[in-house]
Amino acid sequence: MGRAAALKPSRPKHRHSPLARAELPTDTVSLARYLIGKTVVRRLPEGVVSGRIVETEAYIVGDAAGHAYRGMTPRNRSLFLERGHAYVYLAYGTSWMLNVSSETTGIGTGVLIRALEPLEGIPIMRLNRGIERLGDLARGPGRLTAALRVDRGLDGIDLCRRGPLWLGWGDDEPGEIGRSIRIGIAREAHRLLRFYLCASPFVSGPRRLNVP
DNA sequence: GTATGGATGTTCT
DNA sequence: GAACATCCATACT
Repeated sequence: MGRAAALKPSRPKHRHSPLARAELPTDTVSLARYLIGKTVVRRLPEGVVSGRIVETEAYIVGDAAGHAYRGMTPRNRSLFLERGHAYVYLAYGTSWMLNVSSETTGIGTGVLIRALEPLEGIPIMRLNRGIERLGDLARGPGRLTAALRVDRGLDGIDLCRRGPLWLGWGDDEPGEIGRSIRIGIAREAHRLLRFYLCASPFVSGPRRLNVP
């Protein structure tokens, strides 16, 4: 059994193992694709809540729709961190948005997490959201942060190590990934920088935005 | 199923 | 004031 065991690939990677920063693509668009199928893990006093990422958007260098377009401000400074850190901000005064910083220190780019498929802690998510329907718990960027109780207090944390919030391994081949324009933005509206798991019912947004 | 409008806080003109 | 990487309730087809 010795030889067979030695040849067995080590399997430390499951959804609670933090993603290794060294393995994250350095390019923002590649990272947005890469994160589809991975997990977001949230540790709460009541227990662990997690979900599989099924939808992302990339905000790239020189992107007029990106928050860093006009340079660093107190709000967006986490976007300029090394890839794999959290940028959390409030949209429309009502909803927190969770982003993963991308590229290298000093470059203000990132990936918005737009939807999750609930995996663990579903009763906790239901309490956090105040609704029952599984399909609506984390389908949308503001909904997923409510389900995971993510807010400004987590802005700037390292998502590549265990803590209150981190990114975990998931499926390396999650299924066919579709691409479309981004949702809810006016500038740079033509760019195909939204990515989603085609087969997932947990993807947000009008389907007519989808392109083959 | 799609469309519309209000609530809400922060940032920038 | 205006804009905003949204959500929800409500109205309608």
